[in-house]
Amino acid sequence: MLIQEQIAQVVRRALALAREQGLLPAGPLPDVVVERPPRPELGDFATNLPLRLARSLRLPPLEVAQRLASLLSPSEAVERVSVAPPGFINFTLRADWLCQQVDAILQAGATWGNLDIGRGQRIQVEFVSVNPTGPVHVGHTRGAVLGSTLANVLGAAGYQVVREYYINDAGSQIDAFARSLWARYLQALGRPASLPPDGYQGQYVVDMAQELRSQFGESLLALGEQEAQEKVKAWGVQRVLTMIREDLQRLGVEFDVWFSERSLYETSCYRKVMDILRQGGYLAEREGAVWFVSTALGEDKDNVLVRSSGLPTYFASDAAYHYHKFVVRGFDRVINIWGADHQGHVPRVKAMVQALGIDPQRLTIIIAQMVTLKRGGEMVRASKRKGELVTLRDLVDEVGPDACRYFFLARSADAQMEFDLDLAKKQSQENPVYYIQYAHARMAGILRQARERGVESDGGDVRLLREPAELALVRRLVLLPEVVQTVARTLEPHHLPHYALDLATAFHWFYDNHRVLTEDRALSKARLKLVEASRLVLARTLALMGMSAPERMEKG
RNA sequence: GCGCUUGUAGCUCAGUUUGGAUAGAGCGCAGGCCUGCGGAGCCUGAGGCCGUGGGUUCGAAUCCCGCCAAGCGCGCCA
Repeated sequence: MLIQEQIAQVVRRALALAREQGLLPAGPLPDVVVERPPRPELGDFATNLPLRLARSLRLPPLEVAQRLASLLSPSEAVERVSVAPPGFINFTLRADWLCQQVDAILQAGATWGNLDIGRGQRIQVEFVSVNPTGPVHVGHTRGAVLGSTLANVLGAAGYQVVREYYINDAGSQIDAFARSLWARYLQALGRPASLPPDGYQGQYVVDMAQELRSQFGESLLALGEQEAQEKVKAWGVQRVLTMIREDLQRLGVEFDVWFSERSLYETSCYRKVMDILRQGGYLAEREGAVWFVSTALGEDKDNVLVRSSGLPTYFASDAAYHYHKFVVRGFDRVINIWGADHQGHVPRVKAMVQALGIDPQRLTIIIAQMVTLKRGGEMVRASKRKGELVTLRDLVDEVGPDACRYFFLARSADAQMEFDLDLAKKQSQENPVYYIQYAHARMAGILRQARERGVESDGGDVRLLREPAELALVRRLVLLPEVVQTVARTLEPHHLPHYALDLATAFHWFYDNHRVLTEDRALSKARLKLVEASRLVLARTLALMGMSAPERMEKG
């Protein structure tokens, strides 16, 4: 249990006791919120419970605080309980307790920060899911970083996580792509052909057609047109998926499951879902199409599931897919990460899930807002039409995977962001990525030195850590589980980079004020423990963000 | 027009879920710290009508309503 939860319990008990003893009148029990005071002098934790109680008890908040505080005594962890206007109770942690956390961290090792708030629940994070018709571009990259980080953190928080990529291999976009590839293939063979009007204009299609030619020569021409196009389609999808998989790997993004949309039709899933909807009275036929009557669930308008041509829409696939997630595979919770351009789709899918008899609360859809690129102080304009979007590969080639991940993570998903390529590339103090990684390299450097000098932390007495800079660092280390909890609850990973920056700051400050390896053998051992623990925690934080923790920095 | 998201220091952003203490951080700027584990570091300082106008409240960056500005969406595309 996190320390602030222990404090919250103690406060709850004190309130109950105060009421028993007639110190405070009976009344409702509000949520006890334990937070951090705005300034460190005030202590490590605070509760505003007296302020919240004051009105219903008809007592001045400060009076409530004093009466409650009189029942709160120092403990193993808490050194001081104090009351502050207008009605806060503040708690200061004991230095001994803090120091002992260093040993606790060393013992926990790479599991420090793990929690069990997921209680083994099965959770699926579906992200990226770019159509297999072209490369992953910057907008998708944000979702990739977000999703993979969220999956890491949820795993640390005690969920069983499945990372999934949904392959849209059934829709009309795939057909348009296949026709484009076919046209480029013909052109590669010197035959007259032109790109269809809805075709894909990117250079990568031309390149792939060249590959197709060197692999198959003219042999595809011998097949019937139908057969040849099917073959080209299947080949093209696989080729694009391979490219996407490789690109994502360079960013440190991997998936457990690559789920095919087509499979929903090959199995009976799609049929089953349509039956459920029909039985629930959610289907209507109008104008030759089959509609999902989402207006019955408070939606603005109904949505087409099966076109008048008889072909199902992507929305029908989505219905079957979500049924598969929740019912066939039985995930307790599902998180979808989509781009801002899918915003309008959210209420529809929520309504659909509800219509399928699934509690929509179990589905969370995170919308990642748009990304624009800036270089040399100017926006990088991209034309989708001409296939001139900046791709994930371009971005990673230019700024590297760590900077790429950090910058995407640092901004909350809700807000549009500007990705400053020049800043991300800069190897200087302007770039927080280097500030943080440099802290890790410094830690590693000290540990290296210690090994060379034969100094070991074994038997080090952490109670020797008493300096403000030492304790400030410990306070940061102890914070990681709380950060994991926050991210797992809010699904907002942008807290991680901020924490990493704070941790690095605390370490740099400690480093600047105190030397670790000195003639004082006992103190050296104690500080070495602190450095070991710091390295462990920073490395874990970076790992959760999918970033590397360098042992040394290249001199720039 | 309607819906979703955003607007906080010169710049990039936290803080808004659960209303509470003097609104925070990084960069940039001004000044200071280099004989020791890597100075890609450390310290000090200046810098804010929290988009705007109302409202609720003992108390609002945070909740409610209006307005302004930016992005995205509102197809038998995905």
